[in-house]
Amino acid sequence: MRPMTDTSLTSTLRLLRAASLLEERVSGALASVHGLGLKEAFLLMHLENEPQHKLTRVDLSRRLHMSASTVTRMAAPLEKIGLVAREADARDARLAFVVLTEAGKTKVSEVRTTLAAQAERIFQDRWTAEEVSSLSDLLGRLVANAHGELA
Amino acid sequence: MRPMTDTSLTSTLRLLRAASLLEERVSGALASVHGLGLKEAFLLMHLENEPQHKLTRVDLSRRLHMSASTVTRMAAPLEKIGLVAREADARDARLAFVVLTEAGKTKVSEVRTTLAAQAERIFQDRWTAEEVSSLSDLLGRLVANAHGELA
DNA sequence: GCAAAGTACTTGCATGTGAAAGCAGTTCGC
DNA sequence: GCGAACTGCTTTCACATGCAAGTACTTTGC
Repeated sequence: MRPMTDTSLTSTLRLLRAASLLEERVSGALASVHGLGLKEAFLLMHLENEPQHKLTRVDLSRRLHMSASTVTRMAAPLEKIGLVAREADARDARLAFVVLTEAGKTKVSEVRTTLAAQAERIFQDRWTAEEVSSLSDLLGRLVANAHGELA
Repeated sequence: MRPMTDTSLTSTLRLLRAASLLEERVSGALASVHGLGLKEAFLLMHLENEPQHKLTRVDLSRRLHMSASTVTRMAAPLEKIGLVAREADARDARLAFVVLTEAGKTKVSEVRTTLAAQAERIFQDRWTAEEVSSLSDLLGRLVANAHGELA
């Protein structure tokens, strides 16, 4: 039997490669259909997951695993096209919430449909439901320690 | 039972997230131990996989899934520190091979050890050999269509 | 209550990247 | 052979991103 180390390395390398492939496919579909990048879509989806559909920039940066400055700069165009709005906090004047607009809610729902369709296309050939489910479970264990995730 | 679409979407999102986590861990170890980025390491490993330990920049860009200009710029510092060298082709003056030096061969072997150790650390807790093997197989099917991969 | 420390956000700077253009050399069609 | 098309590489430009510094505000410690 192969040593566990070899299998671990192979899994890691394949995982990184698989992620590139999926990101390319999903990102392409998202850009052509909605004119959005994958990261912008994630930002909107995280907002949608909140009860009030809003988050501060710092909270967003933690959930999206990127710097606060990147969130500031990503939110600007989204605000420009009306998918999110800026909202101040009455108690703490430092906070500048990013809040999902009605147009944003509509958009995120469409985006989710596109994402789901692309995901299904990836697995539709040569995969049984059990295999996809098994992959999902195994990946779930890899990301188990992380919090505030979308899936 | 959940619809296949939901499971596919969950798998895709988890895969993307898992890749970020792994990349962060592996990349950090690589940088601190060897002063190399993950992409530089991949470049060296692809060279090592070739019979003559050399590739043209265009071939490298295809294997690394990045633009030719990025390969040109990535190779320069590696040449500076002596891990790779530039070699012309006698028959075709357009070709500028990137060839692994002896120092590069030593380095890539050390890098592989670090990568394997990190990969093992990721799975060592709460994973059986069968589970890792199963994950590896499933991921293998996802990347099956791609050619010239490291794993 | 006021200064010091901490927090949220923004901005300037440096770096990494892809697309497109430019250059040098090779192959193809005739 | 010779021009046109093609190929490999580099450079320029635009853009995305993290870090560090700057600004405004709040909380803490005394």
